[in-house]
Amino acid sequence: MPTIKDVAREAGVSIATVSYVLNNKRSLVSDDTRRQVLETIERIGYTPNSTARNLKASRTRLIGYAWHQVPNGQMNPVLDQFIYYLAQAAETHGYHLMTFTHPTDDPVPAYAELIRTGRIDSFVVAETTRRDPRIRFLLDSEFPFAAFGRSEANWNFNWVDTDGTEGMYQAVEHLIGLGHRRIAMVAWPEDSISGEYRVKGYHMALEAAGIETRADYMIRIENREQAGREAFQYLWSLPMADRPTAMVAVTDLVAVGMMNQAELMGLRVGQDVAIVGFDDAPMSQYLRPALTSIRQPISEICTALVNQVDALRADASSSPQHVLIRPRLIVRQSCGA
Amino acid sequence: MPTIKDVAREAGVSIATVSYVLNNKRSLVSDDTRRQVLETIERIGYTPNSTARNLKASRTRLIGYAWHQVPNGQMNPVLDQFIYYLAQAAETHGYHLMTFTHPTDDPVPAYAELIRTGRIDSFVVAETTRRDPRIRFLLDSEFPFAAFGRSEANWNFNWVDTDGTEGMYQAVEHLIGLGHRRIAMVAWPEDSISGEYRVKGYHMALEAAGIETRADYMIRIENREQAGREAFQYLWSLPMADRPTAMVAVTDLVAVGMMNQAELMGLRVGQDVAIVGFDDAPMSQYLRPALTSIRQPISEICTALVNQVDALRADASSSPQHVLIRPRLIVRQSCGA
DNA sequence: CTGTTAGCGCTTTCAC
DNA sequence: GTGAAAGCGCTAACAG
Repeated sequence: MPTIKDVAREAGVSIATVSYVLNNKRSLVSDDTRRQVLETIERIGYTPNSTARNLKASRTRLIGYAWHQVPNGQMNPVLDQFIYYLAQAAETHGYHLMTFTHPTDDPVPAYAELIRTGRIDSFVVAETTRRDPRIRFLLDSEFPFAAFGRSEANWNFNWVDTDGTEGMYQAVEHLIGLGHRRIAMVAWPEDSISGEYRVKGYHMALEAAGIETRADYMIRIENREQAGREAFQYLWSLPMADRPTAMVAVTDLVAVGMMNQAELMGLRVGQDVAIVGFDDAPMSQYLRPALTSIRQPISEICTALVNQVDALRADASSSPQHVLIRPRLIVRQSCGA
Repeated sequence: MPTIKDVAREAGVSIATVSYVLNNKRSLVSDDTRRQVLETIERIGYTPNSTARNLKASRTRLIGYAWHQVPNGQMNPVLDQFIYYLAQAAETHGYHLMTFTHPTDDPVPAYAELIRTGRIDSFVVAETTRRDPRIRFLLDSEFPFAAFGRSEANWNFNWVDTDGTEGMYQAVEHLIGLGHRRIAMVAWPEDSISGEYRVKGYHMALEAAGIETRADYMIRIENREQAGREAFQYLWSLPMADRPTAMVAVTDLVAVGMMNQAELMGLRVGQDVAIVGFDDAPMSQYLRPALTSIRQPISEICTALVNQVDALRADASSSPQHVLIRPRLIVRQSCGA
């Protein structure tokens, strides 16, 4: 690989001059010299070495993103797309994405190591939790990062999130528009942040329509297909007059479990009961019936996240931004019309 | 962040000495000094800056992996897992994964850029094609890389691949064991490398059982759910006596289309007709009926790939290795028993 | 054994 | 306008 020295020698100028034209210090170089250097660069196929630049600038133009394995049998369709769009968004800002892994139960050391070795400029963290130890650590370290998802309300950091409340509101509103009045929700345990925003949307939509919420219509389960089956079974076991005619699930995986159970019980989803999922997994469109779901605007989220970490570089003290992005209801056959 | 100078000053030694203990040049440092330095390092929380090390060593310890978007409506469950395991395998060898993107139709510039800027040490390429332009380019550039998948037989490069022939052989053998004799295959167009290895396994299993292959049992389609539906419809339209009792699909997505069509036509998959997929997408286990499929050993593949690129660093002229890894048939209800 | 020193490839004062 | 030179943080001859 040619270096700046080669260019300087070939062009008959100093390396400083080459550097000036490289960095577009127009006022420092005469047009003649400039053309000369540019021509040489072109001719010998020179590109500045990024490691050297990075060393000089004490930055790496690398954004770190950690992955941990999805628990067996579960899945996270959103994150699969997320990483692609994040890489793409990073590139439009001159960054690259560096992925790394860590044990599920002890993420912090991996982050700490990357910071100490100066391997990356900033982090993006996803799947945030309450009192998220990664966020706590990064805040304490005063290291630049942005989160896909919220955490403690009084922790002051950059985040971008899907408006789960709005998404679930849309879903329930749609079901109400279809004539449903007895609408149940199968949610996650209350310790999930994003889960609770979805629950809130469910409540708000019912309230807006003047429908009373019922405690027995709120089922709390883990994010597993089997749990979805059990939830459906329970809901369908209610006395005929109380039985929900529609159900919203906190996730497509749970919705699939519910659909499977309905089918097992001889019911026709979309006719005998309406079911709506959340996340719009790639497979959901191919289910029988195709699953109505809420699609998160992943691409926009990633763009916003990269904007945030990039802004942090420019001004580390810039006050944290919070961006909420509207998801979109994708109507398919599982909720009838 | 503390630097090597800080350590040297604190410990009262030269930076060379610190460097020696850092790099475990045991014979060069007395045990006393060594302990002294180690203690200081620990105390002030020093970790060598990786950019500086990289500049010195002209390497980055970064493995590049490119992603392009999956065409609308399709999916690639294997690659979703692939990237996770690749990141993990890279880390066990002291590397990190850097992901980048490029236009589907013109991948080479992105690779070229990364090479010229010295951003990464090696590449891993996936979804290889015949006369793959990326592989051709990397070969011409003599840049270290390893491929997940094969390409032209006479191109000499490191690759690791799932033994698709073996996988499909297992599937068909299993169906034959179940008593099926009329077994059709829904495959990709012949220009797909991995598709053809799967086709080969299909033929071999039939031959081993003394079953004649029939041209009308080999359907060639694109990797879309809708195409799977049409393939099924065609196969089921054969005269009763010729109608296949079992079908293997080149992919879970295609198998899903076939299952959906069967269901639409009032058939019970697993009883009226057996269907087997390939890739074991996360969702396949939750289909009704659950889809029998062939699971690729992604974790092993990634380990092998990182071994290969790592070996290339140690000895750039080492002769390319070819590793074929056995997949595993996951039997579920879609093929009956 | 330990320290001095010369770079790795680049950016950026500071002189001229 | 241009160039000499210092230095980012580290490694590895080379001297001592």
